[in-house]
Amino acid sequence: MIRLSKLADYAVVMLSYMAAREGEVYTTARLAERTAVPEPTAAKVLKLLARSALLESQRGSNGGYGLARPAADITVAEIIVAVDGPIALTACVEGSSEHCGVEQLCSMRGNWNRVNRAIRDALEDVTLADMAVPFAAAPVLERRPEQGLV
Amino acid sequence: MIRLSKLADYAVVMLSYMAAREGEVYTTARLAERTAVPEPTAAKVLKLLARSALLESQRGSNGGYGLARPAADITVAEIIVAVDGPIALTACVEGSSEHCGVEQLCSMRGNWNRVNRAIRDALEDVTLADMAVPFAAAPVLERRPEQGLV
DNA sequence: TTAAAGAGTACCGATTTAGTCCTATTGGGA
DNA sequence: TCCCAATAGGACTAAATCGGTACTCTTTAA
Repeated sequence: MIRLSKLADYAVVMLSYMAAREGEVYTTARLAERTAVPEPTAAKVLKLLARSALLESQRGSNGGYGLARPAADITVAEIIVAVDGPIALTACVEGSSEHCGVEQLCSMRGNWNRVNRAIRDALEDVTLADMAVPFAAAPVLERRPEQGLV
Repeated sequence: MIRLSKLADYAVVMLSYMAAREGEVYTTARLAERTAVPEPTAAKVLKLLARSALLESQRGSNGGYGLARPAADITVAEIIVAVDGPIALTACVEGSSEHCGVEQLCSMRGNWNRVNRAIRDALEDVTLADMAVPFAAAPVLERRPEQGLV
């Protein structure tokens, strides 16, 4: 019902992998191999994360990427924003000043902000540390595999 | 950061319009005109909503669509699911039985369920009646237009 | 019986997204 | 000081998705 981009998924997977041993530096090649993400794509994602200051990069030989902050301080919301960018929910909310012709509708659409906020809050409540927890150890949420919705 | 499809947006807009006078029957043409949604697309959306039992349809002349339930009983989550379908957040969660090669990652990805649930809960908390409230009358959430994120 | 309405389906076209490649820059070590 | 390993950045291509359109069938009231 709501789609998360693959790149964002990759980002979370790779960051979770890095969260296992904070402070360590990982090269793109190593991360790509361990997370089964195609290397060029992994490189792209890592660059985005570094640009958003979620990762610290070290160039040159023996270089690589490391978490810029403790995993518990990095939220899923941040990761998604870093990769997918701040995409608005509807055109009317996109900060564009143009009205959509039907004034009344424009104002109605403002109510999306309430939905936006609810979702953002939800995503900000989940940290990278939460995601890195092996599934078995995570609090049991009911397992309905066919569900998979958001 | 998370994109809602245009069709889902249209759906909410049209349903909100209909919520203004429950019990009334609206033709596709009229709804399309009043909500500034292209008519063929409006027809498509309305069919989807009818199929999901959010709308009741009346065929034949003098026919049209009407809300199947009170606006307060229809959640935004239902509307989005009706239009966009239950799209999974990641491939691993899609109910597919195939593993992604890296076992440990698969289990990690299970933690997405927590995120999924949080978002679904958020969307289920907002009803069509909430969305139909003119913006001015809605409880004031801070107005940061540049935000527009989800 | 006819016209007005929705139901269903199949199909394009355009946009977006994922993925690839190339070049520049940086830094460590021999 | 030179070379190699590694990231930075951007341009480009391919593919998947989504928005939109068209056509035919069914229903129903006048």
